[in-house]
Amino acid sequence: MKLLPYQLAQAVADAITSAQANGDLPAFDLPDVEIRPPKRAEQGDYAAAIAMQLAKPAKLNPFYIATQINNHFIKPDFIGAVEVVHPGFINFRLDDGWLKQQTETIIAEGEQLAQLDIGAGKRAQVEFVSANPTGPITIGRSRGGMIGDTMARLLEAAGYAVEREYYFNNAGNQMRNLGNSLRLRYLEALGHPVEIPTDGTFYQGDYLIDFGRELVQERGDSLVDADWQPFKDLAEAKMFGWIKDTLTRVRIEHDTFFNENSLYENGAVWKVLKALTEADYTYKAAVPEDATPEEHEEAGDKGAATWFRSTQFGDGKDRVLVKSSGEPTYTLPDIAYHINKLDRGFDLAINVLGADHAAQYKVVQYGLTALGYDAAKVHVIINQLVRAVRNGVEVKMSTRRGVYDTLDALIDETSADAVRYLMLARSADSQMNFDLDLAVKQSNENPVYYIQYAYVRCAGIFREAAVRGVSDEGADVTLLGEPELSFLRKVMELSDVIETSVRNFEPHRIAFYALELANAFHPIFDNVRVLHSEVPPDVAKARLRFFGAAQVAFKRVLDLMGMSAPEVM
RNA sequence: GCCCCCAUAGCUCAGCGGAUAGAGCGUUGCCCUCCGGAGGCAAAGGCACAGGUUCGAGUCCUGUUGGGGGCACCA
Repeated sequence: MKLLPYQLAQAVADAITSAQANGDLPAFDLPDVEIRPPKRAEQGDYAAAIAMQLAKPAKLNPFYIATQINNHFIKPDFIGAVEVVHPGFINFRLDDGWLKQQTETIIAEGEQLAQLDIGAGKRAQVEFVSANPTGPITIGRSRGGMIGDTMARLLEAAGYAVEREYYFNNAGNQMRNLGNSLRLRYLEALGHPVEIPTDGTFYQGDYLIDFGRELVQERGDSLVDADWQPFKDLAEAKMFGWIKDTLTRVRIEHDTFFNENSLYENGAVWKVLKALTEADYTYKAAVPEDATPEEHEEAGDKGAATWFRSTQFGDGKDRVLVKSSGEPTYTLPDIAYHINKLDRGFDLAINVLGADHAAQYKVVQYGLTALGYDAAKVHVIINQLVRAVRNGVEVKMSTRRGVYDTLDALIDETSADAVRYLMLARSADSQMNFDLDLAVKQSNENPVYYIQYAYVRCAGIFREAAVRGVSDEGADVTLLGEPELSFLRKVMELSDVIETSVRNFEPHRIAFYALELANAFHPIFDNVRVLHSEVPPDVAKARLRFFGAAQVAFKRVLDLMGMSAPEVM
């Protein structure tokens, strides 16, 4: 369906053109007409501020312009009253009859409510979490997970075909360290004397102690002479299992797992290097071309590395692609990876990253641009880091040191729904102080429950109605009243929220909308009774139908947030 | 030193250049005769500072202050 504000904008633009043709408004170039809901409900459902924008080019006062527009305005079927107010706003109200009829439309659309077609025929990919399998997933990491998965759900609602991807690397030093750490824990569990490395390469988390003991039970001492390699494989499989299980608990499932290593195995990394070199975007040197004498001195007798002239694209400095040792830095495979994404035909590739990786994506975009790819297809959502606080004191997390709070533990202490909502209900740009004690304490007084409770209440009416032998069969929605209409107006905003969230890559908007919807619902529920002796049977049917529509709306919104819709609480 | 993000109510946060800046939690008062109390009604309380752009700025620009992150031949 076409979004109401767009239809309205078109109608307003037509009115202006018509007024100009008629000589009621002078000639001028028409800017984009924007239609927004006003802040205050009394002012209407939608408003146009176009008359104020036109005051200058038309050399007329805005109120006069608005009046002329209104005179030429042809109402679409969904519009009721139109009002011109000072200084020149045009306020539109949805037509009551049309709105009442939406009750049926909402129920008919069901789980496809507010499904849009702006992404129809397009493929989008969302890459998120992408943690290397070195340990359980932490609360900090999980923020990007909630953001990425909700973004994916919203893209689907906007009509995109969406793929969720997890990028990982199981070939680096970290994984070797992990293998070594597990090996030592295994030997320790066998009763062998072991020396724990203190050079920072050892993973200290308790989970490896447990896993070491498990291995002894399962394999006895059969691995006693093995080197780090089999332990790395065992640890990797175990960690990935954990990560996937934890993510599943919060309804996150990836479609594809992309191994960075494959970019080496198929030569993609070297192809990128070759292409960049042929395009003259690289050079070999010990220091960047614009290096200061101090940097020359510092570099000493370091061998020549291969540099990417990223400064040509606006970067602050050139970046090393291949170290003097001959090994690529992360930049090269990262560029190759994104080229791979675009080669797979995605029209949109969203990458959810923590703020600590913010600088890196620019280099990737420079690389894509250098090779003639459309870097605009890659969009990065940067989420500011989550600071975990316990009793007012920050908990510095580190997987390697074994200091962290796992997402699993948090879910145990609260609930998957509460965690999802808590992480989602703030913009990615906002810093997040996650007070663990507070999160647990507040999980019972969370907006999550307020939203879900709206759904529960709807379900409750239908249960009770069934008991009393009341049904909504043959309901006449024209019998609905003003309170119901105010809720239906709010439901009509859902498609706008989806569109805005997708256009701006801001999944948090749906979380706030959900709360607004619940806020609109509960007061109505209080006043609009269905099963009450004084309610005439035909009104009761209409109201029951209405609450059916409300239930559909809450189900859809909860789905979009990856949250459950419980029948009872 | 340079780059990015942030600063809105007591607390946690919304607010995509428009009208009288919102919500949750907390505080205070009130409301259960028939589907809801994880509920309803109401009150108090706020845009860090200084300039600028604009018909119009919490929103855009510059600067200041304060907080977070990043500035490796680490990933």
